[in-house]
Amino acid sequence: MSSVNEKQSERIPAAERREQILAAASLVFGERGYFGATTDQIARAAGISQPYVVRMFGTKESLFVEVLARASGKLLDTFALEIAQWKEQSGSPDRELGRRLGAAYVNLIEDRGILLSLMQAFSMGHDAVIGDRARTDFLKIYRMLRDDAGFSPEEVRTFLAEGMLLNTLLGLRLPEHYGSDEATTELLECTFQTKLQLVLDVVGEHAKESATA
Amino acid sequence: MSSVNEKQSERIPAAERREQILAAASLVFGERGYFGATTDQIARAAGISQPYVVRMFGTKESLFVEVLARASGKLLDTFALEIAQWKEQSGSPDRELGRRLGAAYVNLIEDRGILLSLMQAFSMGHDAVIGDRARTDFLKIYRMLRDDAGFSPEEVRTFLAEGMLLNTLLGLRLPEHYGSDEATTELLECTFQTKLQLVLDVVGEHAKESATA
DNA sequence: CCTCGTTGTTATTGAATGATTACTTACCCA
DNA sequence: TGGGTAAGTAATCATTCAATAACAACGAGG
Repeated sequence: MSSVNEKQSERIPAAERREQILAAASLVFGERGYFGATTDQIARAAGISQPYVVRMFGTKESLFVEVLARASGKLLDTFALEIAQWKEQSGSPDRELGRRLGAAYVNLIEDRGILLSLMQAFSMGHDAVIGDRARTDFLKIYRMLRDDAGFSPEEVRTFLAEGMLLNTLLGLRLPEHYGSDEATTELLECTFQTKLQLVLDVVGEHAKESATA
Repeated sequence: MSSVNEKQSERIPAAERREQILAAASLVFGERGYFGATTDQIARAAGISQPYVVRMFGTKESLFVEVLARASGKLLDTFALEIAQWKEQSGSPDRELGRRLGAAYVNLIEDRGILLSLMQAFSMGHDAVIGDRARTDFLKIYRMLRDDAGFSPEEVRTFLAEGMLLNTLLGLRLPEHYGSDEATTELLECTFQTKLQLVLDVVGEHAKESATA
């Protein structure tokens, strides 16, 4: 059932349990959105009871806020690392960094939930508290690409645009339908290119897990 | 309160009322998503009672399906018209059609709700019935751009990517924060370019309406 | 003028869900 | 070894929400 914690009924220090819940919540929030996800679904995915989820985070809203912070944190860390690596061996041309960051972005789908819960947050601008966090985090990404990676505003825009298309295809669960249709196949190959196999593998694992649920 | 129907208590033919509800539902679903929107909020926005909404569409789900069909239909119609116009005065270069379609896309935010409810649908791939419709409609757009507009797969990908970035910025409600921050301003100007004023005007109207709600 | 279909409402219900309370069970260490 | 604290659950509550039922008013046409 759970993709995070198969063995339950084990007593675990709060800090560790916290991370388990955040990981599970990322998946469930990413899958069904803030309103669509229930604290009970998250609890089951983490292998614990629903009241414990609520007591550890206070409210569903603050749990989502922490999920968002964790997801954008991981994304920013990933980019920062890639930029730092590129800078210290600064022989490569500018265009190379863009491809590196793009590849790093696609790699993030291995930790499923990160990209999808980010995308869910980006559609919650109407919400007073979540919307503020989402805008702030999105702008952090923008500034890192412009100031640290040295992209021009147009380059940042193009990069972000490709990322948002990627998120959309994931949100549509299009990779799960690879091969079922000529247009689907073409679009997926064109968008993911060399990373397509990784995406399909992750989808395949997910399908296996869902089957045992 | 409502932006669709100020005068209520008027008896209206079912077909017309239906369209009012769809327009109101587009706004509310676009604003809060499928799970976050309630049939009561939609009913209020349309100036009628909640049970009438349910009775006219059967279920909330089938209402959303119709909202999605209406939104993607309007988008496809808009593109088809633009392509037809471009073809009959086929003197312009290929690149010009891309800019025309992009402008047409941005113009759609005047009918607020269309782009946002589409985007909400695109994040519901997990849902058996809505996910199927969303994928089908997304692929219809892909095929129209490739087959009717004559784009290469890469051109379609780039075009769709810019559209998804646009949707994301709308979902974040970033235009409502134009000027509040250097990065926000730069990103919005870079993304919307000559269409920025239109976007800000629409946002301004929306703010006025919300204030009287 | 009466009646029947259309347009709509108020009242209500049953299920889902976030949150709270009160209770258990294991582990640590003095 | 025993008590206190950390980890966790079962039971339950209050609310929200989609859906249903029952009813009301309007109007066209015989």
